[in-house]
Amino acid sequence: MKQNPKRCVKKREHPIDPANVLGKKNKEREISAADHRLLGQQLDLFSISEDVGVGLVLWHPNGTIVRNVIRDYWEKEHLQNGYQLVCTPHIARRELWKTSGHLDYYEQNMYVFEKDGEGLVVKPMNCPFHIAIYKARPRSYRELPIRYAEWGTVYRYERSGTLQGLLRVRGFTQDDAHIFCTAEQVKQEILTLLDFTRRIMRRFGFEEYRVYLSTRDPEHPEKYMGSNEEWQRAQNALAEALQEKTIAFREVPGEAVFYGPKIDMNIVDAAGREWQCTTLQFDFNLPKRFNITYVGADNKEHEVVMIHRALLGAIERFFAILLEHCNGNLPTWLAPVQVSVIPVSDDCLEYAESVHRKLVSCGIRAELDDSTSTVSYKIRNAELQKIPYMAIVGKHEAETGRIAVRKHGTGNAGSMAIKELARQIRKHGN
RNA sequence: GCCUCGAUAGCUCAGUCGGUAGAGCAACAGCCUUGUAAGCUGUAGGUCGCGGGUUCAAUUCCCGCCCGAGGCUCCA
Repeated sequence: MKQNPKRCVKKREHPIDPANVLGKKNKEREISAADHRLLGQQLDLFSISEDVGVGLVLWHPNGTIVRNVIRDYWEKEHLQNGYQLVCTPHIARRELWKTSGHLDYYEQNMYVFEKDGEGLVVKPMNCPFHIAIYKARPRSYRELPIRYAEWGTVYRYERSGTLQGLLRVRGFTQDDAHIFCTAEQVKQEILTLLDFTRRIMRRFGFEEYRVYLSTRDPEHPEKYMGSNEEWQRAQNALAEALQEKTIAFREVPGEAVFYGPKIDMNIVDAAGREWQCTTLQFDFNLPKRFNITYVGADNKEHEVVMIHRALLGAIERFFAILLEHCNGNLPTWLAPVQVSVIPVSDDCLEYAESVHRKLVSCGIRAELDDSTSTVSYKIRNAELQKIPYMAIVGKHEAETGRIAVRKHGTGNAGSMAIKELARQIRKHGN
């Protein structure tokens, strides 16, 4: 996607208050009909139970469908774009986090426990695991860049007052990946990532961004690992990549992570609110701390550079943003139920069942409403559940072998063949 | 974690000037056989968030805690 000149204009119309940067915006949000917490309850997508624990999300069957559809799409894209999928444990030895430096910076926010006299940590990050996989054998420059991707579930202790629905939780899943490459490859990787991110986000209906380059706070270098030169070089690499893509961005000193500078691509939702999801983080520190290297063409060991990146960010949070963005009217490819088959009366139940079976065999997520209620009542339920399509079948349809289609929100869409509806749904992406 | 406000049925809420509670919807059971956003009747459902205090008596008043909402701070 080329940088849209209009976007630059728009950017000027919304001067950025640095105090708003890290999602600190959206302050005046109040419970509205489009609040994801309300939608989550009405559409039976997820819940948070006091018995289970605060900030821990229970994904209901409907929510799990959406989540898995997102994950399947995400995995397909990653496999097609040079990533390898990995799977890592939920806990690890305390020592690992000592090495990574996370313990020093974030111990109060980590779930730490002990077993057999050994300290263990519930993972707050996936990076040390991906590093360990990299480290499992010697690496040649020929195999770089190596890109490991994982839907990694992590746990971070967040203070109770900061929790908010799905937007801020204690257990969440990152669409995480770590790219191991040479210093020379970093810029190209960032360039590729900028395009990749925008393609994925467009699939979910997010087109507009505000981009930030988070750099070190020059007045407090002690808050960061690494030398001045390394930081300067890393920051320059990120800035150059952005400039090369002619993406307008704002530099935000003091917002960098302790191990390196980063690019945040904040999406703008339907209500014009800005959300931090995508983050591309440069890291020359962790590779050093874990002593990971590659063997170069010169047969010597070289330091490897790492890029941490999450595109959707935390799935829980992204799901909430997406839900509010579309006001619960999930696009058909994401809808937990795509078609509700509604028989007019018991006489048509048999035909309704065959319609349902056919849709399911076409790969459509269809449900059959065989309750004894009236047609109006079933339609009302399907509308309230925001199901994209309804297939109303009565005597007339049974005779002609067709279905009367009704579209959510727009009403009667006329008679069509079953296959035609299936085709229409698949066209919008399944 | 801090400040303010709140918590009554699965959901949305009413109510009790202190005498252990109601509605609508949902659920369940019948009836109805339905043609594009609520058909009819009935049944069941509550330790009034948890613990303590005051009182003859607490869902109601007081205190603590838990949870929620908004804000502050924070978010690898």
